[in-house]
Amino acid sequence: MTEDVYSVDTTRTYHHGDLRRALIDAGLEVLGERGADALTLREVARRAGVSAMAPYRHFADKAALLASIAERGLEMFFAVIAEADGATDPRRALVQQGVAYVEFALDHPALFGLMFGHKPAGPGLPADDGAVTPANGFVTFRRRVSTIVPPDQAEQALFTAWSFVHGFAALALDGRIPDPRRTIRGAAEFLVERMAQG
Amino acid sequence: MTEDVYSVDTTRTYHHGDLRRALIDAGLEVLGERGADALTLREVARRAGVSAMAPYRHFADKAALLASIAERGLEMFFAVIAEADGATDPRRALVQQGVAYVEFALDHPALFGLMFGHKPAGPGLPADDGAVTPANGFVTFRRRVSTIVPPDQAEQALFTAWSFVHGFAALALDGRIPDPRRTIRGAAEFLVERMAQG
DNA sequence: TGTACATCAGTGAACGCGCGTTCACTGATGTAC
DNA sequence: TGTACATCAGTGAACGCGCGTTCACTGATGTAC
Repeated sequence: MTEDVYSVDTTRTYHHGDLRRALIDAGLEVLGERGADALTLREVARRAGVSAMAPYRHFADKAALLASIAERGLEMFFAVIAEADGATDPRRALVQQGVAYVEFALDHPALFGLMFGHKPAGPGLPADDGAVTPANGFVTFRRRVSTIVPPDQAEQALFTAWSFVHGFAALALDGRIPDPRRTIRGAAEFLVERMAQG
Repeated sequence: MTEDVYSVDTTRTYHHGDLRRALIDAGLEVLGERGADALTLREVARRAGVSAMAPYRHFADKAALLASIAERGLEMFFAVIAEADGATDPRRALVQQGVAYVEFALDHPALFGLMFGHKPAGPGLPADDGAVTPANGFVTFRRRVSTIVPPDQAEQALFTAWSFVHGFAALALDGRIPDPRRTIRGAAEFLVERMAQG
């Protein structure tokens, strides 16, 4: 409760302290409030209360900043999905994860778009190198899917379930699915039941 | 084979003849060759061999041109999917449509993105007003789905199948699905069989 | 504990760029008489 | 068939904009002695 404790956060010194993190936070804010088009280097710097050039101390260029924002988004995303895996019944747990997936997309449309935006690279295969990517961050999801189908169908079922939930999210964001927050659960149950008894 | 026949196409008169169509064609070209970022009014005009201002005779603004390009894309898309519905066996016909869906996306990634890009409006419900939209252009798809499930599951199955195929396409475009052109058929069969016997 | 100095993290002005769009125009076309 | 004139479909120069990024700089910090 001493002044020193607060001074770190409130007193604006010449040196920011943790500008890198502040810029990523600002980026998430912009994305949430004004969408992808508004996500410019200058706007992010403005939000962080810093000159337009300051970000270059922490990011090589705009692309690097975007990549870091996407990475943070993925961490949040995985956390939300893992947290949704509460039920003991595997089918129910899987449905919950699917619902969480779609809800995250609807809650953070621009961020979701950035996370899954077209990567220039894209070698195709989901990486297994420990990097934070949608593909290998899905440990919980993958595990649950493999418990409801025979082992030889695990991969097939994984891509089917992932495609379904991702497509539902994408179509919902486009306004092509009626009342998606209400219908996602039923749709997920529909699919999970059929996959499980196949 | 007379010169007159050709003069319509080759002789550049002051008045273009069908600039509106030519601009949309040029837009599709740009999208195919250089992607969404390169799709500017000026570039499209350049391709059509016309001044930067000429498009304004045919489109109110850039957004109107993009909308027309998207519309043409949807027409192509529906045609391709309807054409894929050749098999007599309903399940097989449905699988073929799914394959065509994903192949179209992979063949025209930027156009696919434009077609399904976030609409500012998006009332949610698939329109039934005869307008060309993904939702109601899917007559063939919708019909096939409803033949393989009980009537009371038709809507549920439609959104499930559509979400799956759309998500597979989106993930494939992001490079998150290994060898999607080869694996889409198996994945579609996997889903269709399970939906049909549910 | 004090001081010199290298390094780090920021500033602020300026740039070049391509864009969408405006403006006033001009050449070509079609139609009424 | 000829002509006057309104209308249509294009031109070309210019604008303002916000962007990403460069440049040379300066204030703050940390460390060796």
